[in-house]
Amino acid sequence: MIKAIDETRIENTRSNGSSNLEILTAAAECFMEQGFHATSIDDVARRLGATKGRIYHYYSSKTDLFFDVHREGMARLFNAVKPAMKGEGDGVTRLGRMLKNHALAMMESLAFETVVVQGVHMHRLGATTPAQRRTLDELMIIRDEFETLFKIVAYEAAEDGSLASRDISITVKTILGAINWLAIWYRPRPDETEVDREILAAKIVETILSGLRRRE
Amino acid sequence: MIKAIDETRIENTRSNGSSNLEILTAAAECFMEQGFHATSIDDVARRLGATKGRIYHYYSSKTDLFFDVHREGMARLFNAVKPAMKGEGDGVTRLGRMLKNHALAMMESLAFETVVVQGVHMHRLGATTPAQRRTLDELMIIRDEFETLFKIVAYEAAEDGSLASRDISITVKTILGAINWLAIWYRPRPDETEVDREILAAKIVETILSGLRRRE
DNA sequence: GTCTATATGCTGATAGAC
DNA sequence: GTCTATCAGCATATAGAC
Repeated sequence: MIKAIDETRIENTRSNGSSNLEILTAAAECFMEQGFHATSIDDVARRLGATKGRIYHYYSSKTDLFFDVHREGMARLFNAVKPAMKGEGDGVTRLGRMLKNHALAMMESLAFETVVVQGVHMHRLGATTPAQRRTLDELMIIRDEFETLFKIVAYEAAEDGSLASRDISITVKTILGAINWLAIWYRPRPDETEVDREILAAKIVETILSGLRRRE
Repeated sequence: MIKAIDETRIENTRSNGSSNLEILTAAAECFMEQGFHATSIDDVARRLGATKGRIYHYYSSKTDLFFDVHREGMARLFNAVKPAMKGEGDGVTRLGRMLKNHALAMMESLAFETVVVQGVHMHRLGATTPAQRRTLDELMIIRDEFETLFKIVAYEAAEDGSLASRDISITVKTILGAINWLAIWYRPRPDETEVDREILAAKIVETILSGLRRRE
């Protein structure tokens, strides 16, 4: 089921045959720095060293461009987290791997994932046309599927006895919040390495898995 | 020090002698539902059952209005969290009380606190005039002071041995993220009571303090 | 496939009546 | 203190040249 959705994404993202990753990346960076509404198409074009004619050739509206950035961001999260669901360890151990990969993806694709966070926020907003509203609903379904990945493993963790909590839904929302908040405060340092990010991700996951209170 | 900042806020918020809580609340709700840029002054006026003449009589720009909503939101967080710093219990116990009050304030003043989250996000954005940039910087200092409240108690918890983690800064950012994420997903149900919110807050705090992994 | 030029509409902000 | 009327600027989107 998840796989089917993932394939749908790729279809949508690349419906014209070319990926336009250059445009998507420039747009993601603008949206990250200024937000959706404050970003003009001219801003994105300027970042590309082009004019808006190029952008409107591929995307029929700014909203559609935003949605495609969102789709790409979700795709990267799925690609990071899904492989960590299976494998060795009890449920909580696997949850920890998923969270770590989620955190690393947030850092490595910060611009795209910041847009995803904005998109979730935008959910309640009045998306203009019915077609756009439909697309936004579809993106939120994908978002829910992502949350479901964590719920599935959390249920497995509850069954194998490794999970302390009983309220899976609230627990998952809480821990995803801790990770997603990276989009607000994390900014890479100039000299930052992959190892630095691994250490940061490990610390965050350790805090989530073990809690604040020291165990005797 | 914190107290001084709090008083500064009250001065700024009520510099004209009247509190204008009606305008602030209407603005907060619009900003929550549509975001800062997508909200027009006419939207806020419409929600008030008035026209924008009324708003511009008190606020010289939309940005100033946003900042005052942000200030009010921060003030409510301080008022909720500061009393919980002192009192009985070890450091982690007091941290738990602070987090619970924080979560309750998020739910009870959802519109204002959603604006605070937006403001933090907006920090990197290009605020237009130098005066506005100065105000935004000032708001971020208040935000940092808020985070510092948690760091102070976290240090105390490290010293009394109740805190497991050693990296205070990352730990605090992680747990505040878990709480702040409420602004994204929490929406009150029609029949919701104070008790419901207490239960939700308690569950979230329990997850943060004890962690996911069951203790033997 | 990308550019220039332009139409069109919206919104922040102001001026002045009441 | 609030309203009506209005201006000025900006940003989305389109049309058509190259």
